Amino acid sequence: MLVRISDRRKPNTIDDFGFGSASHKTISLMEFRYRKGTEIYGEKEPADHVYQVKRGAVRSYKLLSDGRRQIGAFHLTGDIFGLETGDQHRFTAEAVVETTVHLIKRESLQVIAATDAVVARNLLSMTTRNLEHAENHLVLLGRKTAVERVAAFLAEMDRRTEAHTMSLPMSRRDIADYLGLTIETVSRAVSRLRCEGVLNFVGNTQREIVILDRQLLQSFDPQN
Amino acid sequence: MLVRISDRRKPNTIDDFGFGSASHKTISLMEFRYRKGTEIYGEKEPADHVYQVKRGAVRSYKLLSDGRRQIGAFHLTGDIFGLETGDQHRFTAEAVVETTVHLIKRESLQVIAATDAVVARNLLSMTTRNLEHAENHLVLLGRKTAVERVAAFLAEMDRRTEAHTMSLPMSRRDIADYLGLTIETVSRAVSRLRCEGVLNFVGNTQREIVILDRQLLQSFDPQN
DNA sequence: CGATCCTTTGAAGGACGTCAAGGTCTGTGG
DNA sequence: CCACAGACCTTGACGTCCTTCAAAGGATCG
Repeated sequence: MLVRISDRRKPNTIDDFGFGSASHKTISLMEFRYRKGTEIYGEKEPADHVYQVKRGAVRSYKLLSDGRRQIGAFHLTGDIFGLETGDQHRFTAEAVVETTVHLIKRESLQVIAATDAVVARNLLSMTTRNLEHAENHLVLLGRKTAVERVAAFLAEMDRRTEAHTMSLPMSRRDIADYLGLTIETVSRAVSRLRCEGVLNFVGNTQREIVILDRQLLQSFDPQN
Repeated sequence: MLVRISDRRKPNTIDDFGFGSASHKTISLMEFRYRKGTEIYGEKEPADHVYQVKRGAVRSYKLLSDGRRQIGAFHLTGDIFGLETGDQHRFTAEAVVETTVHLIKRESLQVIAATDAVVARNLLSMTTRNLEHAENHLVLLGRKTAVERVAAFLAEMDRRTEAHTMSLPMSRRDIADYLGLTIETVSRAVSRLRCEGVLNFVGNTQREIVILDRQLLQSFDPQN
C-alpha cells in the first residue's frame, strides 16, 4: 500500500533514472516520502511504478508463511528498485529509515522501451545487474560461514558508500535477514571482526562503522 | 573449454530457442555433445554462445577458493542457458550426464535483438525468469530447513518433469550443492519424506522417484 | 529522565555437518 | 554370466556452528 506523505509534482527528466534516454524529457517524476518502516509496495501487488532512492534506504524482502523473512537487497541513494518485467512485484519493499523516492509510471517506461533500443537495452542491463547480485548472494547464503557473510556484507556496504565511515541505516535484524542469520550471530561476528582489527565503531552508536583494514576484510571472503 | 565431441552442422532455425523470431530462419544451430562430467564453459570465460539442452542435464555453479560449490541451477531438456548480457559467463556449466546441446553465436543474437524488438523483449523475459528463480532460491537458502529445501527441490523437479515418475539425472552431491546442504543431510531428508509417505523409490535405483502425495509434498513448503 | 527499543554477551540446545561403516548400483573384464 | 572395483547412497554416532533463551548494557525519543 502506498503511503503518500508528500506528492509535490516535480517536472523533471528521466535521465536521473539512468535509462539513458535524453530524448524523453517530458516525463515527470513524482517525489514521495516514506516514514521509517512503512511499506512502499507489497509482494504480488501490481507493479505500476519504478522507483529510485533519492534519500534514505529501502529493503526488499519475501516472507514465508510463518514469518521467516529473507531480505533480497538493500536499495541505497541512487539505486533503482521495483523494476519488474512481469506486472507484479516479487518482493515487498519497505523504507528502512525515512526515505524519499522518485517514481515514474512503469507504463511510460515500457512504451518508450518498445521503440527506443537504448532504453530497452538499459532495462535489460539493470535486470542483469539484479540477477548478478542475486547469484552472488546465492553463494553467500548457501556456502559461506557467519563471519564470511558479515564480512561480505560490510565489504558490499563499504563499496557502495563513498564516505570513509559507513553509517548503516539498517538494524541488526535487517542485516540478519539479509544474511540468513540471527541478530545474535551477526552481533557476534561483528564483535569478532572488531577484535581482529578489521573495523571499529565510530561515535556513540553501533551503526557507524569504519573499516580499519580493507585487505584484512577482503581476506575473509573466500569468493575468487 | 569447449570439448567438441560431435560437430555435425545442422541448418535450422532459432525458433526452437524460443526467441520467437520467425523472421531469422537463416541462422544455423550447431549440435554438440558433452560426456558426463565435462565442462561446457567456465566462469569468467567469454560468453560467445547461448545454449539449449537438447537431451541430458547441465549444472551451473560457482566455486569458492577452497572448493565449496554452490549450484545455481540445473538445466534440463529444452532449457536455455549461458545467456549473458555482459560478455563473460558468471557460472561454470557442466554436463551432469551425457548431454546434447544446441548452440548459437551470441553475437548473431545480439545483432538481431538490436533491430528486432520481439527478440529483445524475449531476452529480457528470459533474464527475468532467471532472476525470479534466483530470488526464490535465495529464500530457500537463507530461511528454509533441510527438509523444506529437499521438498522444494523435489517439487521443482516434479513440476519440470512431464512423466509421472522422475528420473533425477543428478547425484546427491549435486542436489546438496544446489540446496546448500551436505549429501548426508539430503539423504536423511529424502528418507524422512519417504517414511512419511510423500514419495517412494522406483525400480532398483535411488534416482527414480515417484511422488505419492503432491499435496503432502506441498505442505512442506512454507512459501506462500 | 524514564520508557522502549536495539545491541551485546553468555549459557544451553538443536539442526546440520563430519566421520565412519556398510549397503547398493554400475561398469569392466575375465 | 560372474567377479571385482569403484562410485554412490544410506545410516549411525558424534561434533560443531549457529540458534534459542536470557539478562544486562547502551541508544533514542518522548
